[in-house]
Amino acid sequence: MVSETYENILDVAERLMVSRGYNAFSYADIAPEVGVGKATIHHHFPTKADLAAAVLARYRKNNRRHVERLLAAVTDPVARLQAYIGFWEDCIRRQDMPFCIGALLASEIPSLPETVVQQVRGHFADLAGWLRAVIEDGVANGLLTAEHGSAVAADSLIASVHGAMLAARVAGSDPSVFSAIARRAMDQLLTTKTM
Amino acid sequence: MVSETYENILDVAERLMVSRGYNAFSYADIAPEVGVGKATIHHHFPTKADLAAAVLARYRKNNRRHVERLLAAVTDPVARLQAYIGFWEDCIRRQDMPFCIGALLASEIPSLPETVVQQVRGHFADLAGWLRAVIEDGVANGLLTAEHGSAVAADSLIASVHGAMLAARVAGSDPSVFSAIARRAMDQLLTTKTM
DNA sequence: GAGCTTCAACCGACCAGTTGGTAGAGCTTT
DNA sequence: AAAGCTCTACCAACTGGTCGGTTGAAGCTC
Repeated sequence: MVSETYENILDVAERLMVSRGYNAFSYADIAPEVGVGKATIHHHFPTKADLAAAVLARYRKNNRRHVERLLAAVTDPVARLQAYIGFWEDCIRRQDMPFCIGALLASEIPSLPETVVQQVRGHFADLAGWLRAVIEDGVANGLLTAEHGSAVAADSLIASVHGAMLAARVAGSDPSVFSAIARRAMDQLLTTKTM
Repeated sequence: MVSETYENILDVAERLMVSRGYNAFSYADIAPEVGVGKATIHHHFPTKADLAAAVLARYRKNNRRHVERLLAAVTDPVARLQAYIGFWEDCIRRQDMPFCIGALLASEIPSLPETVVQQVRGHFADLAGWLRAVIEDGVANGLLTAEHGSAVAADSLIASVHGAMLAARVAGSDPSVFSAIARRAMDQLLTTKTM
């Protein structure tokens, strides 16, 4: 059982990290929003690296839960990929979490503590792993094509989605910019084009 | 005519920004590397926003020069796209400039000064503009396909390249990771597949 | 159940170091 | 002498982090 304050700190830290990355948020930003002193945050997360790593660990855990649920509820590989794209379309449209923390922190890697880098790498591995499996399944059933192998196809889809997030942010968090790029990337994988 | 110190400051600032972004470098980092006092930097670039904007402005100017030269030297649209990908492959392989400053700063947009954001947006517009023209040319000559229009095709290629940079950084600045993704993205545009 | 201990949670005050930025004086170059 | 450039010294604000101490609830003993 975790304390409520502990969870609130993670919530606020996550929100700040999505919009500012690792280097542009501070304990002083979090404390008043949670309604505690700075020292309280240090009590739960001794160092900033601990806090960021904990945010990422929880983020990855939630992702795994989402993926498990999705795989249970949806069996069609094409629909599974659509759900992945759709998830981010919703996030950007609703303006909460308009960016993947993993992708954001990836760009800051050279200035990140090692523990945080490990979580970022882990997140990319998680993502590539389950997408690769979905694509492989689709290829086996003749629904998807992956000319250069399912691993490259998965990496490419991820790259397109991350690049689309970047483009959307440049365009002022415009969901249509994200959709145009991401949907086209998914379309490349289909044997029967839908657009 | 600009002073040598002025140019040196821009060089060091650019290098630091490529690896750390906007928020994780300081005047104190630059000064000793250039061999001047902090105040000297402030003399040339009154605020940090001025410095970052100047770095981006010079970066864009250099890019425009590169593009002009490329368009003059290479006429085949396919070869032009290959040169774009090849440019970044070289950058990542040689380990100088292993990331596009524009893309890096784009992820930090919510915490960036307005003048810097404008330069970032300008860079994306530059990039999308000339790639769109190249793709349009290729489509007209039957060398390239752009199902959803040349603008979306250009945005998609940019997104793939930026996402590939991210993936390469996660993999420890691995040039082969970048190449696999970026080359596949370019391949999608060809009418005659080469891989 | 009164009295005692233990312990996680929390706090204000404080720390040294860094941040972006300034003031003013001393050089050169024109 | 004016203009441009660079310097040392300084500033207030903020950084991540520590300190000693308070609170309150749970666990224990008699």
